[in-house]
Amino acid sequence: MTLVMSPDSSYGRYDAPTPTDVTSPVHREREPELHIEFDGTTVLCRVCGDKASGFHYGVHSCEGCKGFFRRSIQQKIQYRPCTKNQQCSILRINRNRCQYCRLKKCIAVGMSRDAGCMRDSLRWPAGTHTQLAQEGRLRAISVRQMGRGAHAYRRATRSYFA
Amino acid sequence: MTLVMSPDSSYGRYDAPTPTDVTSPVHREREPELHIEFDGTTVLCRVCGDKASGFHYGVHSCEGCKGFFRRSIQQKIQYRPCTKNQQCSILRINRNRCQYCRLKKCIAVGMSRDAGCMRDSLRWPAGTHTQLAQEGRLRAISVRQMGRGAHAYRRATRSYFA
DNA sequence: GAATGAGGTCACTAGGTCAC
DNA sequence: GTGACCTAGTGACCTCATTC
Repeated sequence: MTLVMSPDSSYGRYDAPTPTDVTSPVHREREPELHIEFDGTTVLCRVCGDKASGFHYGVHSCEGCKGFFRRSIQQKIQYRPCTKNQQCSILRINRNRCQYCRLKKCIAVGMSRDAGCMRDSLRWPAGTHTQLAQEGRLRAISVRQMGRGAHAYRRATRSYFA
Repeated sequence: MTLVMSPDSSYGRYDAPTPTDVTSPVHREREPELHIEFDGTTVLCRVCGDKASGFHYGVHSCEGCKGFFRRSIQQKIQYRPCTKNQQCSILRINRNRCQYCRLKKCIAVGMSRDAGCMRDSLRWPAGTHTQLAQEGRLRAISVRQMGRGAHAYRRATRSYFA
């Protein structure tokens, strides 16, 4: 399930990136719309469908894909080309099978070192947590749980999703 | 686009800093002129080109560069030297890549703890908002929108620029 | 009282770490 | 190499002081 959230007041700070390649099958990701995938209870990683841990490098992604992409760009790794048709499906259970296609998918969904510019804040749109919790999609998080200080907050974050 | 506004009555209290390095490409910033950069609709941060949120530490700057400079001078942080040529370009999308060059740029464009002294009032020159709004460069802001109290005003501020 | 900048706050992410 | 967890910032928003 893909939830497409249109721009509204809560996106006032969002500058729509100019689509650079409208022939790309993923050019829609670059429009000022927010695609959030749910499996009913969870915000999903745009790369592999695992539970997203946040908005990383411009995309809702899991810790695994975030770390994978980080290593890829840091070390400028050239993965050996896919031995199949370079169209491996990337799923949580098989995401480590083909690094070439995993990185390709990361890029395809819009991950980039600069795309995640903190204030572009397509990450969790304002009120997402609250709204989702109210809708029962996320475990409810009280302000107390969000807590004073980063540690308490982070501990809560890890258990956002049931 | 750089709008150079010549000194006039509203700059009467401005003391021109003495240029210290006229070979520098930024030495012009230090002349007694007010450079306001527009992208057509928006006053831009002199450091990174993001949307300026006001006149901070003597320079039109965004919230990010303002906060960055504040932390830098508060904690007297010595950033580790740039690993490249110490001439990183500082743009909105990459401003967090090199703290050394970001701080260097902040200083180069004239940010200083004292420069932003409110009574120096180089911030928004008197009438800037009104004038720009009339010229269609800024979204028009009615006095009502500026509002009663800081809250309403700030809410409006966030959407100053289309 | 309105305008507005300095400084504080804290939700949030980039990048580091290390058991696996 | 991977990814769960950690640390060090980052910046949008807030409060308060100052100026007009």
